Amino acid sequence: MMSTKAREALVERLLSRGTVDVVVRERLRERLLGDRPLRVKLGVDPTRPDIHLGHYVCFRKLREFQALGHQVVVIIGDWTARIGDPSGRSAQRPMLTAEEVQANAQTYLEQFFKVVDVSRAEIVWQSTWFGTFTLEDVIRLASKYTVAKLLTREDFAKRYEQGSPISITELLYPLLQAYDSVAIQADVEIGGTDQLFNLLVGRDIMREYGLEPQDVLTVPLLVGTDGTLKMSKSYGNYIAVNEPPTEMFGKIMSIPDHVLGDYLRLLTDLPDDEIDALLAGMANGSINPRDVKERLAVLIVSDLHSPEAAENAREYFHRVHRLRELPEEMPVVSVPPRTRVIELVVRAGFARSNNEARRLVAQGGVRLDGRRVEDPEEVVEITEPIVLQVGKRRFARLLPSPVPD
RNA sequence: GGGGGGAUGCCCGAGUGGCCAAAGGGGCCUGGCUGUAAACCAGGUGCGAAAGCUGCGGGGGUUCGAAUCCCUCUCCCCCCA
Repeated sequence: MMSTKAREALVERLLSRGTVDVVVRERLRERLLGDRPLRVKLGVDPTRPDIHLGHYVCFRKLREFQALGHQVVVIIGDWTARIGDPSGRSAQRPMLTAEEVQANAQTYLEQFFKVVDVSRAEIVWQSTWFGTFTLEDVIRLASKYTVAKLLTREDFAKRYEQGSPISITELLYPLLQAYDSVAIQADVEIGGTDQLFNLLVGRDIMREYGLEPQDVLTVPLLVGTDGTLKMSKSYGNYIAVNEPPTEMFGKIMSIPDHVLGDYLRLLTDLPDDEIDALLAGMANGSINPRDVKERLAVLIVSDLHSPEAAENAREYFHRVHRLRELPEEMPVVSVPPRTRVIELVVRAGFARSNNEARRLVAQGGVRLDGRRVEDPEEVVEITEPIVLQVGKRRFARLLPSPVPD
């Protein structure tokens, strides 16, 4: 058992580090310190199983709750997923089949439990209650809320003003999500800041159904690898949680320097004062941002893969990007003993068409055993293994194949 | 029920008969620089060995020639009721 003091420190950290809104702060603090394990809700959208570091922020927060002995309740939004998502704009999302939802949920959870402790988590499918929901139930739920209130949500308000479409299901979405809290009797719900409205609707609806309203905690949206927009699959600026260690490491190394502070605070457990020191050091030039990034990358890869994997990834990065040497391991491709360079590039999977391969050669991006290839039409005699390199970071070991084709 | 707007390359978005393989931006790729896959700078970015072919929602047509004009279909959006 940890001391009261240690416990208080953890609670303080949970409430302040990497959080945006905490409603109601004092009440949550008390309950966190209390004896009863809280039911901490996280709603999951099983339409997209692409989990990235943005989600990781949330997962880490849940882990903090668990460390204090609280219970995580994951809700698989299998019903709302099939109705459609409220983030609107992009054309109507195709309805998913039950099997697709099932499969997506599966992959989601696999990644989720890399971070969150399974033994203190409960997985609940939304269809448990919505599966038997009647029209009467829907109407009762809908009657508890008003259009005016829903329109206070910023994106709804904006779209309404602009005359952009808002479907009824979109308006229903926050209510359904709120009802989940009723169904599982949530004590706390967490989500990204963009979820604040929905989380608060949960409070109102719970009250309507005669329950104690849940407390709400939001975490910031992580900035993507472009350094500007929030991390998201659709912006293509994300680092996936299940990225192979080397890729993950490299992508973290490629984030712009100015987002390092956010990343350190939201994705690692480094103490605040240490982070401040690092940032100050970078600001006055005494610390190379690259070294900080490397430390960040090691920490994240260690947590999501393993310390060994992180160490290997670090070595790989050094070798390939700093020393410009060949990696220890690379894919092996067998090729006919006499082949044009462009074809080698295509066969190795580094170009999708001959034209693309030709361009790569023309731009000086193709090397054979370190020798830069000048002529795309060059025919290469391959009698023993030779290393093909494209750009700075793509390598393949070419072996002559016995059977010409 | 009535009226109007729109569909362009991975994405956003310009383009209203030839100079359009299609401006511009983003993304991505390559090179340079850098003890970073950062920042910055430069270039590239449909397919084909080539001739050339395919391409601007689908189909059909007009024309020497169409992303651009006409017909038709599909889909999306807005306004009024």
